[in-house]
Amino acid sequence: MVGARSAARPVTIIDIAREAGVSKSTVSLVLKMSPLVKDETRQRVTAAMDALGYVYNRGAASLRRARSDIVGMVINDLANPFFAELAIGIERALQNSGVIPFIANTAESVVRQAEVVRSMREHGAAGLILCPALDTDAAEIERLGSHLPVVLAIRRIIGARASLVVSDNVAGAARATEHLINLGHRDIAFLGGIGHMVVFQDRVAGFTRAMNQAGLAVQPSLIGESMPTKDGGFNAMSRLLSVDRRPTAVVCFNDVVAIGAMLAIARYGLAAGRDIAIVGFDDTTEARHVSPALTTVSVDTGGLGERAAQILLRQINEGERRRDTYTGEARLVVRESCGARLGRRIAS
Amino acid sequence: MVGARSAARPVTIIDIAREAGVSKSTVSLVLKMSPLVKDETRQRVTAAMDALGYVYNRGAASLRRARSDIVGMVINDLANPFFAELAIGIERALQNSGVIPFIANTAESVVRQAEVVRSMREHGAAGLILCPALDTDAAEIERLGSHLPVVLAIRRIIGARASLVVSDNVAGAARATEHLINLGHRDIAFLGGIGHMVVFQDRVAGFTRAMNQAGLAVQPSLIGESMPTKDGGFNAMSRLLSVDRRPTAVVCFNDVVAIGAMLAIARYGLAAGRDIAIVGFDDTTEARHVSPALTTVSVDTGGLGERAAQILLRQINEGERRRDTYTGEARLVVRESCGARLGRRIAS
DNA sequence: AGCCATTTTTGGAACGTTCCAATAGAATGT
DNA sequence: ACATTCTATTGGAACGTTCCAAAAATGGCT
Repeated sequence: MVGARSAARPVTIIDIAREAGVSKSTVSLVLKMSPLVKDETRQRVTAAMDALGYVYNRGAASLRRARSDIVGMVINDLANPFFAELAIGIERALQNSGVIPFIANTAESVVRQAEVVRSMREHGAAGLILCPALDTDAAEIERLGSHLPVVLAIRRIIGARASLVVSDNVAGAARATEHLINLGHRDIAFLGGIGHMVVFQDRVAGFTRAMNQAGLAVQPSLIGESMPTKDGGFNAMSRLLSVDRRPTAVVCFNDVVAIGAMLAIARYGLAAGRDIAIVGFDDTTEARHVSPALTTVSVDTGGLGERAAQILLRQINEGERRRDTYTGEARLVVRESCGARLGRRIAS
Repeated sequence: MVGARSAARPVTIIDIAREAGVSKSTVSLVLKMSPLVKDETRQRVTAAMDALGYVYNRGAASLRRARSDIVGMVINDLANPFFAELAIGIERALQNSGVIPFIANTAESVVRQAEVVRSMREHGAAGLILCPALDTDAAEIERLGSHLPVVLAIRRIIGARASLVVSDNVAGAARATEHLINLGHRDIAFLGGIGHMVVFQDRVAGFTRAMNQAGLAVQPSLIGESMPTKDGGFNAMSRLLSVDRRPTAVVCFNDVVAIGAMLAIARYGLAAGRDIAIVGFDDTTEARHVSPALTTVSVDTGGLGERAAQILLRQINEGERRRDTYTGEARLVVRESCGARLGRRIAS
């Protein structure tokens, strides 16, 4: 009696019809809440459903209706808390929309990405939210977009015409840089990220803009690329510290790079926020918990995810062909790592 | 020409058959890599597929075959990095199994949990990995398990017969406690978690066992419940500090509680690891980054996820009715927050 | 009672695949 | 030339639903 799992032919709409003494069409109408069926009939039908333990077969339904209620969520690096928060935001926004998300982690592999995208199409996904892996080909996105609604999130892809949800990287980086300049810093470095990432280019552009507006030059030696990971930040910062005239402040590509950099600073016997100012980017939950607490640029990660989900849903439901772009505001969150809270100037 | 999305009837197996000059049955055989078809035919068919841009309809296939390649992943709190890591482990293990996971976050709501489980059944999920929400009813799990394979992860549910993947909470807590005892502590508290959580009970049991084995009594006043969150840890620790004879060491329910507790300690003008020893549980990535670095019990979170996925797959593929239980080892990771690294004894 | 309008119900075809039993074609042995 | 064994291929039914056009039931009005 425990686990009648294997045997039992599943209960179908036809079984319900027989039990309730109506036709399968009527049952179908009840299922879709049609106002056409008489109340008494509806009750008989729902009673039969409970009695037999009916479970709706959405697969069969979407086969017939030629559209499904599945969407795909393709994330380049789920282990990164920033993208995890994004995924949660997406999931939350999808929650009451009658749509259910597939999830896949591509781990920055375009090969894997192609695989999962294919799999999602095979499963009939009605749309896709995609945080593209590094070096994703614009043409591929273009082609994908001609088959189903696609919303690109976080990472813009130059040349790909698709809806887009990103944070305002240029303004955010500029704001962070201005803050450091206002604190008196003149020798400011930009640390982390790799050159062909569009996000990197945008953030460097914001950094450069702020520096130039303050009449400060940006020496190429003060822009240090690295993998956008904690180790990357650690190594890049270590390099930076060994140079004779080291910067007094550092704008980091993102929070994990910043955290790596702070580790390097500590290892060097210095204190972030006292001897050298650090700001991050993204405001992941870690930024708050690290010590000293990280000054960073908040991009409302969850909100971006929700926005991406909304745009996707609209495109699915209204068959919109239009290309939406949402740029989330980037707000500076001042904590301790920039030294502002110490009330004293690091800058010499 | 951009986006022939709306119009185009999708390409089916029948279109391919016509194009390649064979029957749909033959195309189907090619699709399932049957050795029955002649090589030359196979090539003609695959060529036709490329030419027409065919995409396999798995929905239709699973309707006919009466089994699907979808599994559900139901997580009680995705915003908690511990469960996020678990989810990633599951995803990773599923990656090359030809199965694709739905994901849902229940946010500890049994109502929401019932909804998503239902939705997953409606989508024909072949199995479920479930991190049950608080207060999940054993009978419900039991019933669910009679319909499809279910693997419970992290949280045991008393009275529910289902496969289970958990960490060794009793041994882990005991090990952490023993470590503190060996450092000379005698007044040790257990902090955080709520009484009716099985995980809480197990960890308290381990704590108690270690204390008793060392001939130490466990005063009820030294077991402080709280929500298993950072705020919960903060508040509970604050209460504990205001008592006249405060403990010299604290075993925390998990890492986020421990981090909250450390915040409270700092707020009190004391230093974790110097004035009071703290150990956490779970070894989330945050534990490493917090300062002082958190001594904690590592449970190989990703590994637990992978194990859960493996067990589920086996049950799906081999139709196993058997109830597997995997208990992951709990290893103590000594960092700084317990004071051991300072080489000096806190205990009076 | 008969007619019309309205409300409710219905049978069959269709969605894209797989399965099965049956067939056709090729190769072998006599 | 014919039966026999393989090897390849095939048409039709089936999976559980929705859609459509049409039929049946109901109610109101003469």
